[in-house]
Amino acid sequence: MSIANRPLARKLGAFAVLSEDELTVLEAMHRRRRVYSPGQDMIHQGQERHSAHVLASGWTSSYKLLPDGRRQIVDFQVPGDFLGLRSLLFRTSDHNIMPVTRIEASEVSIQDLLRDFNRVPRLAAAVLWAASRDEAMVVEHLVGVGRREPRERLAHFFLELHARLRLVGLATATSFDCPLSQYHLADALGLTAIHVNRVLRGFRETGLMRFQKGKVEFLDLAELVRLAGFDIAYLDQEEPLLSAAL
Amino acid sequence: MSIANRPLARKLGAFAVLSEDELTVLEAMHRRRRVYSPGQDMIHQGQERHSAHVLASGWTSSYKLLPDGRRQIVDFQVPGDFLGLRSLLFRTSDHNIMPVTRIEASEVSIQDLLRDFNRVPRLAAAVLWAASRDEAMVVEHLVGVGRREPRERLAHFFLELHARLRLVGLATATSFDCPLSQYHLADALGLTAIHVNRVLRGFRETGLMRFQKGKVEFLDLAELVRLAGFDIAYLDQEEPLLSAAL
DNA sequence: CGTTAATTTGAATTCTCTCAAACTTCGTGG
DNA sequence: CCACGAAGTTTGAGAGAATTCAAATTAACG
Repeated sequence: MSIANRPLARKLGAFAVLSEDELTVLEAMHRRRRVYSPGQDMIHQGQERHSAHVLASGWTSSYKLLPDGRRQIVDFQVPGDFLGLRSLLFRTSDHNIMPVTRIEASEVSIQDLLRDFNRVPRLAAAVLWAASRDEAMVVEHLVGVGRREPRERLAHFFLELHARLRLVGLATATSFDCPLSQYHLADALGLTAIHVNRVLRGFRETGLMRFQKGKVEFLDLAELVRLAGFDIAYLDQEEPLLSAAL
Repeated sequence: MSIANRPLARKLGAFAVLSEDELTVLEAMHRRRRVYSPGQDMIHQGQERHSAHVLASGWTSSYKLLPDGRRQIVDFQVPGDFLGLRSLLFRTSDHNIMPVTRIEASEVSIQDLLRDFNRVPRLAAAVLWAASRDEAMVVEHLVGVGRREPRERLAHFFLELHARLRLVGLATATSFDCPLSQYHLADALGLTAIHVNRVLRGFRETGLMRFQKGKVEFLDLAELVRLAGFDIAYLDQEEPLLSAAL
């Protein structure tokens, strides 16, 4: 894969046009690549020594568990996303990360990151931007769970995923592959899988969208955006903020 | 107020013991202090030029609005907290910030911050730690709204506030002043104010805790912690209950 | 004081969950 | 290649929790 087409480079490209040097450093971040399998935590709550990763392919989920087993999925990560970046400064990780599919990811230590930041300072801003964007997504997620109806919530969820995947070249204008189960959706959106199923059936029957066999298809994108009240601004991914000159 | 006793210094002190130099820089952050009144936004969604602030006294809320007026409060800020730190790298602010009480806050520009980081590098780590902690609170908030029952949710909410206020010396072992209305609680916790009222009545009647006339009193802290499943680890602040000075 | 904001209570409704079970898909091993 | 089991999806019925609507009471503030 050519450097500039890697999901991470594409994503950070939405913040700033990247130079050859910067692209090279990003490429180097993928050096220590490893494969992880679905179902086994890469990082778990309370873990003391934890590092961050860059996700090269596949999907992961970050989540927290309550003592009685209830689960809240905080976010899903798609190619180009960082894993565990936020809690890098914490003594212990405060959440779990588990692959949803088979994934390829590369470990990035805080030392690596700081060294890279020194070499190409603009990269620091880009990575912090990505971290800010991650938090903005958690905030919007909170808004959905707290104040959106289940139908709006599902619609908004799929529209966000679509925008994120489009940015890294993994979606068409009206569809994308989605490896999540209805249990994933339920635990992400504060619903039961049964109710998720019913809402999805409603979407199918009213010709809004379809989610079947690992594929999301938008049938009436405009109406979906209206229903969800989806405003992409919080993803801050319109066009690069920083010109190459900065 | 002596420098080391300022809420901001106390809070960052939970991350690292601060030197005289570092305390002096923190003190300088409070130079451009201003007073803001409750009810009028300091920052609003979509605002283009926005800066961060340090809150010296009073409470604020950060929130998002849906097109039809529904409101989700993302977090409340108490003395020592930053306002709008997260979206500093964004083109436009993605949320609103409004004082809950009369407040004193000082503007901190990104330039100021970067200059200070150069002068005292450890401060950068401390501020990033504070930002990570803020995000951890949003995540825990999401867990509450998504997967905790209303009773657990309220209990957890008050326990978190208590821990945060204790850290900056604004709470006793079992109580603190709280200027929030039941509408605030409702919009923060994804409930209606009516239901919040009923849950609070239940707490009062069962001798768990009391929230009346701007004051929160814990009557059975142990049971409350158990009910909420409250584990302070996500705040990454050691031994909050041992901070003596009130 | 008088007015507005906030809290409190009641009754009815509605939405989502729980419980139960059938059906489908998919991977694995015989 | 089929049988089997596990995981995921789908449907139904009933229960319960939180909401909506309505209104009284209390507190806050100029």
